[in-house]
Amino acid sequence: MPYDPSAFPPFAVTVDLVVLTVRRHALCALAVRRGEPPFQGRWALPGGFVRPDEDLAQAAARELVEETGLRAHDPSVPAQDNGAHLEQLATYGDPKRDPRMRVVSVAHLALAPDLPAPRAGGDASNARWAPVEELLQQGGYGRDGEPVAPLAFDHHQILADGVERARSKIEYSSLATAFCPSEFTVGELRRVYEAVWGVALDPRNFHRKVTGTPGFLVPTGGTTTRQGGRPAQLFRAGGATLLNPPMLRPEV
Amino acid sequence: MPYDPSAFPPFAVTVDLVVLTVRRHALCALAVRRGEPPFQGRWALPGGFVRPDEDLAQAAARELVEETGLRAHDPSVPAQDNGAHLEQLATYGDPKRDPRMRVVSVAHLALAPDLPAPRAGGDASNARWAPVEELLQQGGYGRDGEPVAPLAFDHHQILADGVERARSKIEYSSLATAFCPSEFTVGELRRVYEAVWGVALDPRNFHRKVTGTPGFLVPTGGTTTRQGGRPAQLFRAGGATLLNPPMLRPEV
DNA sequence: AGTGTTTATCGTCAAGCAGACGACTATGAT
DNA sequence: ATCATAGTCGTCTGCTTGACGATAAACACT
Repeated sequence: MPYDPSAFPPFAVTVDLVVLTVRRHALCALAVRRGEPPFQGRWALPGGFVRPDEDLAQAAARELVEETGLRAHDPSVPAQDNGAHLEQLATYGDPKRDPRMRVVSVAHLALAPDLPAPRAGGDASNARWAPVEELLQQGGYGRDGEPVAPLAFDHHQILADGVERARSKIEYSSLATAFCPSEFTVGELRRVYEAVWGVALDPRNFHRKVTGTPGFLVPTGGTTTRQGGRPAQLFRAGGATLLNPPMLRPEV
Repeated sequence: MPYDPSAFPPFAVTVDLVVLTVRRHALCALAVRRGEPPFQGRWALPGGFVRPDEDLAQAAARELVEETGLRAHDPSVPAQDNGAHLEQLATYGDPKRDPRMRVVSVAHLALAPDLPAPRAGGDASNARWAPVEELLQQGGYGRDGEPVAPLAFDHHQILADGVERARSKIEYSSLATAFCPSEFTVGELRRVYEAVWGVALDPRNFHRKVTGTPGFLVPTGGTTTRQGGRPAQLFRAGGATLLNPPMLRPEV
């Protein structure tokens, strides 16, 4: 199979983003409304073309800023705060996934705390945080009784893959702290796990597990009562990124 | 940012393969010698362009057949035998990763039992199974004392990522059976773990673990003495793909 | 001030699993 | 017959988990 550099088939390459956050006890994803065909008016994941001089991670970080204002967390500066976690998810390249042309999309997964208001090129009505449960029930009905159209392109699959990645990765890593502000309580972290997994966890056992894992949480000394009840210690994420033994996701 | 279908930047899209097997107690990867510039004469991972009408997984499966003769295991036919396990690994798109043009490579990971002789378009001298330890020690010297040139392009990184994926995934899945023939003994499976992780495992505890996990191994009834010593029961992989609790990779 | 509610945190106990390791078994090689 | 090799079954100890009781410290009422 001789190599002919002038005869390679041309592709368009895009990045799509699964941006997840936890709001009001539910795992939510960022969705944007499409302004042009195909799938005009339908909800989709944010994304765009990779530029000619850009790395894939750079393109994902740029799209993240454009769509949310969130800066991506730079792994080379571990001590820093509120950047979003950003990692490559998977690549989707079915020849028919875009009806216009051959597009290969490198999907990325971003995890962010619940601070930012969505913005899509400044137009808030075309971007929203939607519970993933709602986005993933294709052809069903939303909480308002209105029928829910499925996401554009193959974004249903991409979102499902991103959610599954997040659900499994918080088991064995400190990734759940990416959903929290820079200082947080054990209870707030527990509510992240509960929202992402959709289960209830025992507060006492959870507390024992996370405070007993060396390097996972470091106390800041402060306390807060922002959740009500007895004041809780504030922590920030420790250096440990791998959780061993892992946090066990309950069965059933 | 208006959409202009005629103005997307063109990319070449390739698939590269990290094909792993276990030979003579060592984790080995398939390497092919490059016949043309750039990196002419250097070792590289097998790969090639994605065709215009081809899915990414199809392209990877086709390259796997072309380079090794191995058919990819079809997940829709779980009862079958000796196809190789094939999964997408990650995508690499640094603008400078190929000096000729902008190439985005979707790397795939394949795991195969130690049966096939390598072939690279029929030319065996241009393909070999090399211990990953040897391929990954850049700028060092091989077992024969000859200096080892690093792999072409960014294939060092791709191989390292693939090896790490395999090492972590056998912890919590039945993936290690992909390195075994369709019928195998507990000891053979243990030697796979030992080769992939580069550690020694206690045969008694390993035996207890794998035979005690429901659905992981199913006995075929037969026995073999091909490893010497007392005859060992033969098993085949059970339906369980997730190992819970996981097999623990020893520290240090 | 007292009472209830909420959340946080500490302890206890039993079951299960992992690591270390002894003992025995069944084959082939010498 | 003896040895070496590999496989298989048990035992013991320590750690982790899951279930859950009990206490602590705030706030919201009355």
